[in-house]
Amino acid sequence: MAHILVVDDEMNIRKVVREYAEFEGYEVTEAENGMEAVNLCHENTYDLIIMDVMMPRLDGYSACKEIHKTKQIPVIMLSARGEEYDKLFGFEIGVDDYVVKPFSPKELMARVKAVLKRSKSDADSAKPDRYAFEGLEVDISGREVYVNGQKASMTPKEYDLLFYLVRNKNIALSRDKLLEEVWGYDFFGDDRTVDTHIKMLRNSLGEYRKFIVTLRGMGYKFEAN
Amino acid sequence: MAHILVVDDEMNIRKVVREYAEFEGYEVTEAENGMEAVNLCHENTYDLIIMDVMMPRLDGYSACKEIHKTKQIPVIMLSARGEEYDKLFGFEIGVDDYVVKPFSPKELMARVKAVLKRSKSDADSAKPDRYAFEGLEVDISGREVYVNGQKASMTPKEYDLLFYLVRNKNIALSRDKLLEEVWGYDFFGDDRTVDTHIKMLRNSLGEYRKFIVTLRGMGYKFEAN
DNA sequence: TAAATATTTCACAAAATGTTCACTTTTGTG
DNA sequence: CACAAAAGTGAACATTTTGTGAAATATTTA
Repeated sequence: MAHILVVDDEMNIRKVVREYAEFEGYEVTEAENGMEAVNLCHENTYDLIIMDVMMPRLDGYSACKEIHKTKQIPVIMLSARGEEYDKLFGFEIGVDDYVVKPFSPKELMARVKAVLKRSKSDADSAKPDRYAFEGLEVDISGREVYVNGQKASMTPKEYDLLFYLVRNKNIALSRDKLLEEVWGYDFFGDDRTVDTHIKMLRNSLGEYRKFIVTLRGMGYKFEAN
Repeated sequence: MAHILVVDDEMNIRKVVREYAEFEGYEVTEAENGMEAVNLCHENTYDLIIMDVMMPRLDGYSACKEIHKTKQIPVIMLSARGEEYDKLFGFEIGVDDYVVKPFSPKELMARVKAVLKRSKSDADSAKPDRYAFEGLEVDISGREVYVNGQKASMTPKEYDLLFYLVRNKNIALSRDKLLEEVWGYDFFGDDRTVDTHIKMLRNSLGEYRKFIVTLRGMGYKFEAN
């Protein structure tokens, strides 16, 4: 059954959620703050995260953003009444649903069920995590790239960009799309920034730069089987 | 922009929702009860339905079920506090989200935005994006065209023009329509520019130029199955 | 806090593409 | 068949786009 990560600084909340979730047959892991959640997510995989917005150390939004850089895990946010502005904001960060505190555990479980159902149907089209194109190996969750067997050292953006390109290989991607997906919806800079990173990425890939194709007037594409 | 159907027997609710939705740039249609909503949906297409649970004539759940028999339109339900059982039920009927009355219009709009975003990305992945006409293959998402198995290299405008023609195959398209859709509403040049690009596109397509038909006095058409 | 890394912006040249225009060819019509 | 209007075409010229090195900022690390 599904494995849920519950992140809240209040122990009572965690306890209530755990109780109901376990009753429904889910496996539960707890974390006390955003930082802890991020670390747990680096090492483990969860099917869903239920996370409070307000927490010490690292708040829910920032944690969500951070986690989504490497893993595509659905998130349900818990927030206190009156945080409406944050709400409007949150849906764009990749929060799948909201539940307002104080919440009814039954309602929360209904939403958990709904979100898991959605993400399951997404996951059916799940993508592999490791790719090899001739002498270029790309290990997404391990965040490593090998060029002819030798580990390539790249900057964070180069990794993110390459991984996004590879996950969407053979699909034409505009600069705007790349900015939105790799840099985030909140990047307001120049779209030529993409070009510069493509340049650096190409250098890092050496002979395998050939996989990154320029689509004039449009953007770029990772072209390979 | 998206077209929303608001279904509620209370005129005041409809009014408030309409006001906020129109402010956000959505087009709004109203219905007073489930029966009316079902009839409207048979004749028109909406991008989203916001519907009350409790209504005379035909309640929200039944209406939702009925509509989903023929169309896959996302639904946000409005319900009064304390209808938890119904909630649990609703997610299984195909309700995409719930908002409890009395609701904050801002919150409702945030959910509208989120639901539309989800349904849009569903729709995008469902759309066929690859076409084959005899020896002519057109891969829109990959931005590639093959003529007898060999990749054709074309200019950006040629791709855009071909993709638009193919997506609207068997439909007569005037030069003005093409200019507006392919060049953009802000192009103020000569109509005959289209001719030149059609010429180049035909050359790129080789023997499959035959699919691009001239409609004298009118424009062009991509004619194929 | 300084040093080291990363990221973003910028400017410029080279290359590719887009637009217009004049001329030719085709088509429809009386 | 002659005519006029519409469409096809090649080439000149204008514009846009991209790759790139380097400078300016920002961020992370020691």
